[in-house]
Amino acid sequence: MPNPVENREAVSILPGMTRTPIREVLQSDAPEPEILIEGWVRTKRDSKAFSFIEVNDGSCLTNLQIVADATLEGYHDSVIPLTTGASVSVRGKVVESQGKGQKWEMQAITVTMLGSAEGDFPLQKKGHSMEFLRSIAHLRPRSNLFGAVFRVRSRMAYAIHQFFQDRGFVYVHTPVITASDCEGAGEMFRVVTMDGEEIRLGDEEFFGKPSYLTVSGQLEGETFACALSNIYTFGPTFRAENSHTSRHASEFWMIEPEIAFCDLMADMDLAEAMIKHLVTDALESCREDLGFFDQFVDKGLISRLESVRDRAFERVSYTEAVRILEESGAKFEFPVEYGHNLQSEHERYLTETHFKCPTTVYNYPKEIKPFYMRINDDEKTVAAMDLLVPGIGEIVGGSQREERLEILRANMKAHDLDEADYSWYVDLRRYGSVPHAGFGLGFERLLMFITGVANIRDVIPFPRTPGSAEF
RNA sequence: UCCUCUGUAGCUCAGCGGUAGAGCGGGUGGCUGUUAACCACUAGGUCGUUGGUUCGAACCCAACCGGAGGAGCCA
Repeated sequence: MPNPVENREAVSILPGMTRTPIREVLQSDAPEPEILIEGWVRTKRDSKAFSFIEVNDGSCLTNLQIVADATLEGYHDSVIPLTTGASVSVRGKVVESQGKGQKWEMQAITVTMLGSAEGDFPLQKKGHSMEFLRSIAHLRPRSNLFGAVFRVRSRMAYAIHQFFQDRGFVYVHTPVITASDCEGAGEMFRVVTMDGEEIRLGDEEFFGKPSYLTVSGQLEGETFACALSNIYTFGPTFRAENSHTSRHASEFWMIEPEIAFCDLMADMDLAEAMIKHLVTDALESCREDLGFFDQFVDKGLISRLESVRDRAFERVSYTEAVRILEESGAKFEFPVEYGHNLQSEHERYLTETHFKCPTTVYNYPKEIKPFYMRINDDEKTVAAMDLLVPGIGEIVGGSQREERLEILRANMKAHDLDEADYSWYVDLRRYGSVPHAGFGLGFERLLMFITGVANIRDVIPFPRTPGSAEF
């Protein structure tokens, strides 16, 4: 158990900083004579002789209860005006609590109000809708739910780097601005410069040709995999799709590993190992926050995550999946038909009803997949895979890439693509081509899966969706 | 882009053709250690916007704006 005083020393690497994070105060194993905590008031309860002030500094979910005697110097100036949302600096002793509900509390020696909160401070102790909290995206991280979500988001970003770095993957920063109008991954945002109110186009174009915000770093990632063997990207991605659902955002983060000397089976192995690693890490590192989600957001979350951690994932070919759906006897709004994409309801049936666990579907008909996916020996299907999880649907999409020059050229032609636009991509097949594979993981969808939060807008700090780019 | 639902106090909501309400939050006072504390008093509203129907509209109708859910597409 960390000792708060020792941890205070550790934090003091920053000049003049002597604040102890509340997370460490609450982990104390003995009373402490005097430390400093700082944070924001969540609620205050007054009685005649003293006040209870609940303070949160974002270091953990739980508040620290401060007991402030009415005899404290400056009580009327510093404690009485504290309302929910005000910021405080408190020096005091960490003592065992006389009340129920917490082991430790702080007996205040001095309380300083740093900033008051006006009476219309919108965050209260209860009863907010998610829609309202979205409208105050600048204040919602001060709520229990969003504090927890963004601590988990940070930890999962770390765990992703850890997973790949531990396996010798090289982190590649693929460009955000791209001039290749590629692969039909979705509608793109155009990047332009302005001359006053005039948009510069044609010969005036900044890059000499049309440019866009990236929809995927995959093609650039392949070039680096064909040099450094195992690489991954992790960065923002943009889609100008006019889609109004709880699972789509215009700006989101994507993780895209690309592995040389790799086939589809190993690609699926990697995707499943990554999901297991992230779930395992969340269960170990974010236990308190997950407990909050399990209680208030998605009952049964933790046991579901534990089963994802402990059970093998299912794996079926597209052909088998279609047969399972046809033989299920379940009623679907859209009929199951070989050669068509699986509908959301079909994916949900497979992962939630039939297998009841994460399920990877592979070898899709070539007609419904993009040009770069490797044609299988049956010449009907491509080496593609989608990892489906209960509650979310597709969380990972990947494939083995077509490494054979002539077949890639034929695929491009079949997809009405001009080879001249992809000369650098084709070059990878002309000079030392190797089998390689990769996948894309939507970071926000992963976070929805791990936190149980139902709307993508609530796992990204400042969501961008059609018609909405506030803050 | 299509379909459905929705907009009343700082927040959560009730009111559904006849004087705008409650709880929480704010303020004031009280209270023997509270835990979404409790008790009393109090301030707080262009009922999303515009137009229409009506003696009279928060309520009925239309358009527009905002929000949500689903579909398609995807991550």
